[in-house]
Amino acid sequence: MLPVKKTKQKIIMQAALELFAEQGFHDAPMSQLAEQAQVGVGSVYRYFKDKNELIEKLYFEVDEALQMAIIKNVDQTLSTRQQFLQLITNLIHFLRDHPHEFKFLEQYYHSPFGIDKKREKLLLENGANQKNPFMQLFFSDKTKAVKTLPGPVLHALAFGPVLFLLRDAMAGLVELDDALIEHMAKGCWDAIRISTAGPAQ
Amino acid sequence: MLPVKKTKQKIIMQAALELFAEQGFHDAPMSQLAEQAQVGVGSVYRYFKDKNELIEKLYFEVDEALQMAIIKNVDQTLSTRQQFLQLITNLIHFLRDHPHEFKFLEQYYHSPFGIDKKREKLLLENGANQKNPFMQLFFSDKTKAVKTLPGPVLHALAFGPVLFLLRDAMAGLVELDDALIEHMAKGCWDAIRISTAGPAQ
Amino acid sequence: MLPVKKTKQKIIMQAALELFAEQGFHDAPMSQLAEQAQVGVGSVYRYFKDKNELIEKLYFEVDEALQMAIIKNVDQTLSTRQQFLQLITNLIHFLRDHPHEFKFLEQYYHSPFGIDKKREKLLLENGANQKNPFMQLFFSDKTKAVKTLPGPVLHALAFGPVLFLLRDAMAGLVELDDALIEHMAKGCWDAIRISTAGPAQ
Amino acid sequence: MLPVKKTKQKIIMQAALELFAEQGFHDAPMSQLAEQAQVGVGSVYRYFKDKNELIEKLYFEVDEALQMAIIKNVDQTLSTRQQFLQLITNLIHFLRDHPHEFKFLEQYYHSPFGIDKKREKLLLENGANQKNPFMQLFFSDKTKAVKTLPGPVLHALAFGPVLFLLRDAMAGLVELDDALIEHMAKGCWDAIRISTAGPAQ
DNA sequence: AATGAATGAGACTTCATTCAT
DNA sequence: TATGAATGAAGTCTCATTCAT
Repeated sequence: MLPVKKTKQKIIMQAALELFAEQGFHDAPMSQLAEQAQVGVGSVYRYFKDKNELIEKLYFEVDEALQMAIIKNVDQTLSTRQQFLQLITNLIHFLRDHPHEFKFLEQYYHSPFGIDKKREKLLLENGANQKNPFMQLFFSDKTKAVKTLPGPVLHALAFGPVLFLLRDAMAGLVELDDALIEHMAKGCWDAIRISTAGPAQ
Repeated sequence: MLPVKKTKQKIIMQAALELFAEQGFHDAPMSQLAEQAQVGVGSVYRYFKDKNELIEKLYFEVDEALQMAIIKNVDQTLSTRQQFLQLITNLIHFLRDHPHEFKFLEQYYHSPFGIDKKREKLLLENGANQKNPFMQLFFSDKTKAVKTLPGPVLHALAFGPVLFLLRDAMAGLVELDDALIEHMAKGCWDAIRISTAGPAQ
Repeated sequence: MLPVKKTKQKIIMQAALELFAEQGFHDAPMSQLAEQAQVGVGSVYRYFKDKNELIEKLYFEVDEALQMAIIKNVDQTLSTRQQFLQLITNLIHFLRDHPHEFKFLEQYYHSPFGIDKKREKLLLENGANQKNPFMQLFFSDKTKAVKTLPGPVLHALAFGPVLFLLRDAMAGLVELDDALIEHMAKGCWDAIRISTAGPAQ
Repeated sequence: MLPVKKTKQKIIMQAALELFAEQGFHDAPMSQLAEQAQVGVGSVYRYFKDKNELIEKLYFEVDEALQMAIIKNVDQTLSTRQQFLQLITNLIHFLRDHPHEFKFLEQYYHSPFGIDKKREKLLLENGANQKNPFMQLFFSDKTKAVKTLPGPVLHALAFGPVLFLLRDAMAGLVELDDALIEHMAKGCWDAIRISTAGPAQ
């Protein structure tokens, strides 16, 4: 019985993810959502207090999946650079291969929800027990390979380009093949690593 | 007479900019917009066919202002690096000092409008007469200081971090002082410039 | 269960019929319609896509009822004249006794809808399997009692006076008693029948 | 000065006639009316208290023109039949050649205005000084060629078919050539004249 | 627990009318 | 006198949410 309920909730969340990604929060009526989930409208409200809660729970789940994907196969014995490249590559792979999740997150972070959630997360990340694997990596970088900059700046330099490029990829403007992904990852690394000596310009 | 009319349209656009930035397109009813502009609802429709047209015209204006701001004080006799740093700094300054414009643009690019507009712009940017000053700089870089990568990738590496950081700044998570801005600019440059020889790590 | 649903749609259509007849399409707001039907505004839109569809479906239903009423008790073994008189009498009776239907139809045929619908019907009527009982009668008139004239002309001579008089009756300008109805029917017949010899003038 | 004003008023009425005929009262905004008349919106309100008054005055004018046209060239020394045929023919000619006037009148008579106006006219027509030329003819018919029926019935038999056929003609369903017009006129006469003896069927 | 018909607040938009210039 | 920018009441329609079955 329990697994059945969970299943139904999952079905709704899956339908919501797709619909929100494709049409946006505002253009995805609960009725259509229910229809897509093959469920009565009322049933949605049995599992989620209202539309907002559905979005929040969806965010929580998607974010969790993303976090898991990012740290996959990261060998902590490798160099900071190697680990970073792996993290970025994981990130790109996951979002490229999960466009619904990507679009959902993009929307989420640009909605009123997003602001609060972001502040919440950032505060956590500035504390000791960071959840963000990138921040963990930066803070544990004993080799001093990474620039000494405020967390948000490093975060921006590492994440920003990826999200930006993915948007173009989703719009069909770029083909995200392995070569390109490698270039991106290395570019991001260049942005945060301490430059070697030599003609800086 | 003429300036009066222009003023009224401008008043509406200004109110719209603020309201859209603060509440989002969907949560900014035309009635509230009119109220904020101290204007009758019907008057908005004298100047704009509908809500969409208002948004489009607003985008056009904001984008224009942004473009102007980016290229301000860029000395084309300077090195590619110097020019790049100036462009990035201009970009950050403008958006930091014009949060409404920033939030509006962010929203716009994540709306159905945005997709089309983005594709449109990108296509232009791949053509000969580029409008994007960054792309112009990259393409005219005779000193070979910049990596040879597809336009969208360079674009992402240069722009992405900035937008990402600005979001945090808007949320009050970082203070964007001059030092930080300089770090960001240099980080972006590091991401796209050709690395000097030496230990890659 | 089924009859309950049907009932509700019927209730709305009935309210619409009355309201449209009394106030006209344009002066019958959906809100008032809902109120008269003792139904929420939104409910109307569950059964009808929009106001137009409501009007169209209403037309379909009313027209059907009218067609049924016209051919009632018409004995096809009787003379063309007898059948014609019966048809006309039926027509007058039905419209006199259903003023809402009459006013609705009048309006409908004078609206943008009406034009199309009329052309549509006329085209059908010119074809083989006529739906209009009057046209059927004229075409099957083997006794050559009816003038040889284009369909629309016969139609006009038969129908026109009836509608015209009914308008006066609705406005309270005439009392449509049986004697009057008989006179009308005979008058219409005189208009279309082949005159007997004699001093034509 | 006076003629100038009158001219401008006439211009407005002409534009109104065309617009109302083509788009209907409800779909003819005052702004568009002013535009078509090449006049400021405010100017319309100088000559007409409001939209209703404009419609009323227009009706008055159009009706007057129609009355004039109907009685044109009617020789009172001719037989009742001849006069009748002339009246009907005049009526058809005028309305066929003035589609705007026809459509305007049709609309007018089916609007809330129409009801009142009609009652008003009918009352007059039942009185001594009849304005309707058809009624005058019927009442002055000393030859007893016309059936003895209530005014409205005769009216309906004479007018009804004409209006009905004209609607079809306007919709492009019939070509109103002279032969057809003659048939119509004779048909109408047959409807109201006292039938000659002979096998009534 | 599941359903979906019913609801009505609220969004967008139109347009008759006014009034300052 | 003529104008047309400005207004806001009112109309159509959507959709999140409820609740009886």
